[in-house]
Amino acid sequence: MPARASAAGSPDCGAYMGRDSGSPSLRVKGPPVVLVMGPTASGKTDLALALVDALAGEICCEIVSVDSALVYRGLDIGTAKPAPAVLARYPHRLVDICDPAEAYSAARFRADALAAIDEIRAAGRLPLLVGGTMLYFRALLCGLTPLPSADAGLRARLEERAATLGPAGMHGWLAEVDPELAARIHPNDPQRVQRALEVFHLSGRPMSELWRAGGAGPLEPPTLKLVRSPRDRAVLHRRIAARFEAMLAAGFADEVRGLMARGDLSPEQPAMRCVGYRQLWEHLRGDFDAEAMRRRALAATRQLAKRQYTWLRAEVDCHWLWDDEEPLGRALALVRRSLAGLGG
RNA sequence: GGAGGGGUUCCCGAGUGGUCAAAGGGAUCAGACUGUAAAUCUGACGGCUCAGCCUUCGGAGGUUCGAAUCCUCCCCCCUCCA
Repeated sequence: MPARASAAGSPDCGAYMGRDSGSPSLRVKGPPVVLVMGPTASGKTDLALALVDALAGEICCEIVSVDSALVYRGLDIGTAKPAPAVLARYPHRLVDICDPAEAYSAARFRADALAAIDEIRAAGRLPLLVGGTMLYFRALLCGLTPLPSADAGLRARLEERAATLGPAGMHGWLAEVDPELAARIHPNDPQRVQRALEVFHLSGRPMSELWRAGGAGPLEPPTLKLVRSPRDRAVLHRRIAARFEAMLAAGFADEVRGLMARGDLSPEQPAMRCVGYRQLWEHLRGDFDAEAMRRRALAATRQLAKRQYTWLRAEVDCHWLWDDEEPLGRALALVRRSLAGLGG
């Protein structure tokens, strides 16, 4: 059902993959990189932990989280972060590495993940990249054009301009400095318009031009892409609802109260815009009742899963592990084949 | 029992004779995605043999060239009085 026929090579990196990665894709020695992807609440983590145990006699695995929410310290219940005991027994890289007042990013992730992968492979271990943040997977697999990173001060100034110019005005401004990019960013997409203007102001060049110049290339080691998912979306939706109730029962609201009480966080920050946190914040601040909070949080989670599927369906060479087809057994077989050198 | 108010497409909710398959919002589905990505945005959204046709606005009749909109009766819900 998913597998879109992949033409020669791996065209899924699309237009923005850097063309001059510097090194010809030599067959790199060492273990491959195993990616465990899937929508939220699909059981990715459970599968990964089971893989670690099942492979223990053959190779030591190390988990690298690919999740834009798990990076934040103090966001535990609502992110379904594995319990401390689990994290102790199965160490995860890139979990709890950022304060919620800061903003993590795709570029930081790429650098962090690359470093982790190198380390793990150098030790002769198998990197298991587990998560659902598809942009991060994309950035890792396809590379990122070198661009200036986010600048909070500049963003604040652009925000002010936007308040007077309006979305159309900002888009028009972008059209003046980078018509090519303005043509592909919708006028109603303030976030992308802002980023494009930010890049222009920081680098003095249109972002579209920088893209053309190319840059960091694709991931070198061979990869094995596993996707964990139920066959029926309704099943996932039920799981999402049950999990959210469990989160509330586990004190999710208190966790958010605690974050609000810090005083230095706001609902505009990336960490507080995470699914569930945002709705709970709004509810606790009095915007709507608990019933509405539940409804909105669940809808937001389902929509997140839907967007993840859009990415996953577009990803080539994935092995979909359905609930009813012995996901662990199939995953093990695929990993072993990959380790034997047939998977690269 | 009496007096009011109300029943609209999955939900909320506009619409008071034609320009109404019916505003708007939500949900859902599909898609986009280069340092905010659990973000941000776009499209579709009654059915079909789809430039047209068919079925919808609590139910049944009626008025009219023409009704979700007017009339009659009935059913159900809410508020107040008894």
